[in-house]
Amino acid sequence: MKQNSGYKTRQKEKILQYLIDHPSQHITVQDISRHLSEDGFSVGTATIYRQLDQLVSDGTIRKYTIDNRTGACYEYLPDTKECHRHFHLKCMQCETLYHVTCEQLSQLETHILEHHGFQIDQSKTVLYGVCQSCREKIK
Amino acid sequence: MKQNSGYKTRQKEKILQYLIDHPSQHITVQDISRHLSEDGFSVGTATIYRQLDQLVSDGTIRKYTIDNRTGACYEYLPDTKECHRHFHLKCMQCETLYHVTCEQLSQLETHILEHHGFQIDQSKTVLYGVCQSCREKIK
DNA sequence: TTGCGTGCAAAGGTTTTGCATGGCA
DNA sequence: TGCCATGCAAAACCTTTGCACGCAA
Repeated sequence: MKQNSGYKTRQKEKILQYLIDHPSQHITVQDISRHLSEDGFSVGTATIYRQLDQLVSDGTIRKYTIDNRTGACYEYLPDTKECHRHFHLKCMQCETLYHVTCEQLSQLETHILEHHGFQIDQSKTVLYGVCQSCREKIK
Repeated sequence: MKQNSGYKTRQKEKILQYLIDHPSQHITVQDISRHLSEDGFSVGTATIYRQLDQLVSDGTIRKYTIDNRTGACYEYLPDTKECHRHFHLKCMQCETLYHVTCEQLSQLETHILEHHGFQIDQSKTVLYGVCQSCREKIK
C-alpha cells in the first residue's frame, strides 16, 4: 500500500500535488481539471480519472461521494504516524477535518474486532457528519 | 415525516413494496426496474426516480451512495428508530461491504454527539479495515 | 373536472473505453 | 526498445426534464 505504482509522469505529479495542497477537501475531477488548465497545464479528463483510480488503489487518496452532489470526490490521506492513533471526523458543511482521540473510539475498535472480526484501520477511516458550529448555524 | 404524500398509484405501491420486501439492502433504481419488469409490470425509469425522491422526502426510505458503485442506493427504513441504525464496514482487501447494526456503534454516535458536538451521518460514513476472512488469509 | 402521476424521448452530466501517439525506464 | 500513459472522441451510464396523455380524488 501507498507505493506509487506505474511511471512517474508530469500529469500524475500535478494531480497528486493538487490533492496534497488541498487536504481534507472535497476535490472533484472538475476541480482538478479546471485548476490544471488555469495553471497552463491541461490534462485530459480520461487521464485524470485513470490517475485517480490508481492513487485510490495505492491507498494514497480516498474516493467518496456526497449526496446531492454530482460526481465523486477525492481526498488526500496524510500518512503521518500520529494519524494511526486517532480518528477523523469530517464536517460535510464546512469541510473541516477534526482529529479526535477518545477512549470511546478505541473501545469501539476493540469491540468491532472482537465481536465482528473486523480490524478497523483508523488512518483510512473518516466519520462524516456535521460539526457543532455548523449545526448551530443551521438552527 | 413518513406521511405518504401525493396520490396512491399502482406504480408507487409496487416500488415501495419492493423496498419493504428487501430491508437493509442496497437497492438501486436498476434493481427496482428489473424486478418490476420481470413481474410483468414495467415502470418507466423517470417514474421510479420521481417516486423514490418523494419517498425520501417523506422519510420513508433513505438514499445514499457507496464508493466504487455506480448509481445511488435506496433503503427502506423500518418504523422503529433503532432498527435502521447501522454502519458500513468496508474491507480494503476483498472490497466487501458489511452492513452492521450494533448497539456499540449507536452508543458511539451518541457519545460523539454529546461529548464532541459532532452529529455523525451514518449514511456517509464507512469504516475501513480488514475483515475476518481476509485477516485469516494473510496469516 | 382538476391536478398530479406516468411514459417516452431527449437532454445534461459523469465516467469509461478504444485507439493511435507520446514518453518513461 | 518495451510498455505504460496520454488525449481525443465516442460510447456507456445515470439522472433529470419537457410534454402529452392517463388516472386518482
